[in-house]
Amino acid sequence: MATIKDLAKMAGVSVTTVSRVLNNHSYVSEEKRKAVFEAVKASNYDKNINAVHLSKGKTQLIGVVLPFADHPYFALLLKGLAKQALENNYKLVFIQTDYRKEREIEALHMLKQKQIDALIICSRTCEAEVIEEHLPFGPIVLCENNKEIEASSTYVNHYNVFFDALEYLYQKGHKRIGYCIARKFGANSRDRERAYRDFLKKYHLPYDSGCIFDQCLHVEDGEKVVNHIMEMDEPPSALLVTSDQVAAGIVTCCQKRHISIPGDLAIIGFNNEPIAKMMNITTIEIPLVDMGENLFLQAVNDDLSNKEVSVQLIERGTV
Amino acid sequence: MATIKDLAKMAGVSVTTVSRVLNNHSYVSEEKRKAVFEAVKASNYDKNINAVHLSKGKTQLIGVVLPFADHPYFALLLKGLAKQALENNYKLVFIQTDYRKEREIEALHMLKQKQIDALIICSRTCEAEVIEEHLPFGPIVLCENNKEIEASSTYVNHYNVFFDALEYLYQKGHKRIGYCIARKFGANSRDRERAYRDFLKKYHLPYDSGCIFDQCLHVEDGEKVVNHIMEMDEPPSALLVTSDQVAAGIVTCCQKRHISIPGDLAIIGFNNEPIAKMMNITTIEIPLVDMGENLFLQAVNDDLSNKEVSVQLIERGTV
DNA sequence: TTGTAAGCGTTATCAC
DNA sequence: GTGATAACGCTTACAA
Repeated sequence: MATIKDLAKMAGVSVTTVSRVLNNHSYVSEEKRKAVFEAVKASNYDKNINAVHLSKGKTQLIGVVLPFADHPYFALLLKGLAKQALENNYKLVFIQTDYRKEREIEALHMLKQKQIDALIICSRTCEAEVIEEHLPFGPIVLCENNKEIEASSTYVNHYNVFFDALEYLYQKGHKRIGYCIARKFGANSRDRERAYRDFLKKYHLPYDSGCIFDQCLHVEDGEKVVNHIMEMDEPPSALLVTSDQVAAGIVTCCQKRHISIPGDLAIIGFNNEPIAKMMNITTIEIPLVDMGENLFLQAVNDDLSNKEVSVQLIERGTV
Repeated sequence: MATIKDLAKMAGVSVTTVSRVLNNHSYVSEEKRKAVFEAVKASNYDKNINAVHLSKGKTQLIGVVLPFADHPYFALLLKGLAKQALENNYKLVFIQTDYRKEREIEALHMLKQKQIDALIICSRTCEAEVIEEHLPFGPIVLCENNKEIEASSTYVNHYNVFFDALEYLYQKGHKRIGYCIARKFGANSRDRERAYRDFLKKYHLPYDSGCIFDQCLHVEDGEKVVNHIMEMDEPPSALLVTSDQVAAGIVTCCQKRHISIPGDLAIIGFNNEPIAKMMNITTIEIPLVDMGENLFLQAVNDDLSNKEVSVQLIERGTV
C-alpha cells in the first residue's frame, strides 16, 4: 500500500500538505490539492489507521462488555449502542464474557492499552475495586445503580421496580409470590433480592428460598420453573419473571399442563419483548434500546452522570 | 503512562532488552529480566497496543458485519464467532448495518485501513464487485453459497434445503405452499426463490406472488402473515417460515384465531430456535453456533475454503 | 500557503 | 546476550 510519503512524492508536495489535504486542515492551493487527490486515485491510497491511532492516542473504538448476545435484553442494548456508535463515527468492540471475570478484566486491559477509548459494561462481574483501578485509563460506564464506583451509568432502579411489582401483586390478593432471575449475583439481582425481602418483611410474609428460581434466561428455562412448581407443596400463586423469554416459556408450558393463567398462577414478565405482546403477557417495559443509546453517549462524553430510566407496567392477560 | 523507553531507563537497559523481556524473545540475563519486571511493576506500565499494531501491521481484530443482533439467527452466529475469537486471542469489531450498503462498505474500508485483520460478512448487501475489490486487503469470509466471489465461506445450501422441504410438504399432500422470508434480495433469499420456482415447475403448480411474505423477521411479523392469509381467497395450506421467531408468531396467532395447525395450516420453521421446541414447531435445524465458529476460523486461517453445513429436519407438531 | 522535522511507542535488523 | 537505530505511517509544532 502507498503511504503518505509516496503521495507526497507523486504529487510533488510535502507530506504535511498531503496530510492537510486528506484531513482538510487549513488552506492548500487548489492545484496542489488536486495533485494530491490525483495521487490518491492513482495509487488507490488509504490511510493506515493504526498510525493515526498511535499519533493521536485515540482509536474511535468503544468496548462493550456483555455476557452473551443471544438474549433480547442484551441484543436490544446492543442495538441502541450500535445506533449511536454509527451516528458518532465510532465502532464497537464486542467483548462476550459469559460472566467470566477474567474476560471482563481483559476488556479493562484494552482500555489501559489504549485499544479502546472507553468501555461500556452492560453487566458487571468483577469487583468494584478492579473497575476503579482502571478508571484513570478512560471512561467506564455501567448499566447498574452503583454509588460506590465513580463512573457514569444508565440504569433501572430495580429495587423500586421490583418492590412496586410485588405490591401490585399483593393488592391483587397474592400472598405467596416467587421470582425468576438470571443469576443470583450482580448488582441488579441483589437490588431485586433486597426489594423482595423488604416486601416480605413489610407484610409479615415468610421467606422461602424455594420460591426463587435462578438461571432463568431463555424460553426453555420456563419449563424447568413450571416443573419445579408442580412438585412444590405450597407453590407460589404469582411469579415475577425477569425476562419475557422465560415468562413466555412458563405460559406455554402451563397451557400444556392445563395450569390456568392467571387463575392458578399469575405472571409478570420484564422488558416487554415482542413475544410478550404476542402472548398477551403482563410485563414491565424497559427501554433497552434507549438505554443502550444513552450508555454510548455517556461513554464518549466522559463527564460523569448517572441516569435512572423509568419503566412502565403493561397490563395484559397474565395477572 | 510509562513507555518502554522509561522502563529502559529505570531498569538500566536498552529498549531492545525491555522489548525482549516483555515478549520473551531469546534469552536475557536473569538480573536484567528482573530489573525490567520491577520497572513494569513500579510504573504500572502497559503496552500501547496501537504502536504494536503499527509496527506489526496486524491488530488481532476481526470485523463482523451483520444487519442487527436482536434476532436469534445473528445472535447465535455471533455467539460462535465470539467463542472462537476468545480462544484464538482475537477481538471482534461489531458492525451493525441494518442492511445498508454504505455501512458494509465502511467495514470493507476498515480492512483496507488495516484496522481489522479480516472481515466476516454474515449477511451481504453490497455487490460482489465491491467485495472483490477489497479482497487484496485481507481475508473476507461470507456466509453464503457464492461461487463468483473468490472468498471463503460457510453456508447452508438453501436451494437444496428449501427444495427438500417443499417436497416434504408436497408428499404430505400440500399443493398450495407459501413461504415467509426476511428480505427478498440477498444471496440466500434468491437461492430459496429459485428452489421455490423449480419446485412449482416440477409439479406444474402455479406461481402466486401472494404466497410469498417478505419482511418476516420477528415474532410479531407472524401476526401480519396470519392476518394476510385470512384475507386470501385461496390461502396456502402450508408455509415454510425462514425463522422460528416468525413461525412462533404464526402459531400463536392461529391459536387465537382458532385456525388449526397443522389441520388448516402446516408450518415448517427454521433454525430450531429454543422457542420451536417449546411450542412444538416442526423446524429445520441450522447449526448456527458451529457456523459462527467456522466462519471465524476461516477468517484467521486465510486459505480459501468453502464449507457447506448440513441441516436437519426436526419433525414436531406443526406439519 | 508550504515544508522540515520531531514526535507517537513499538518491533526488528544489525552490529558488537 | 545486549544495544543502537531504523522502520512502521501518520500528525503537528514550528519555521519559512
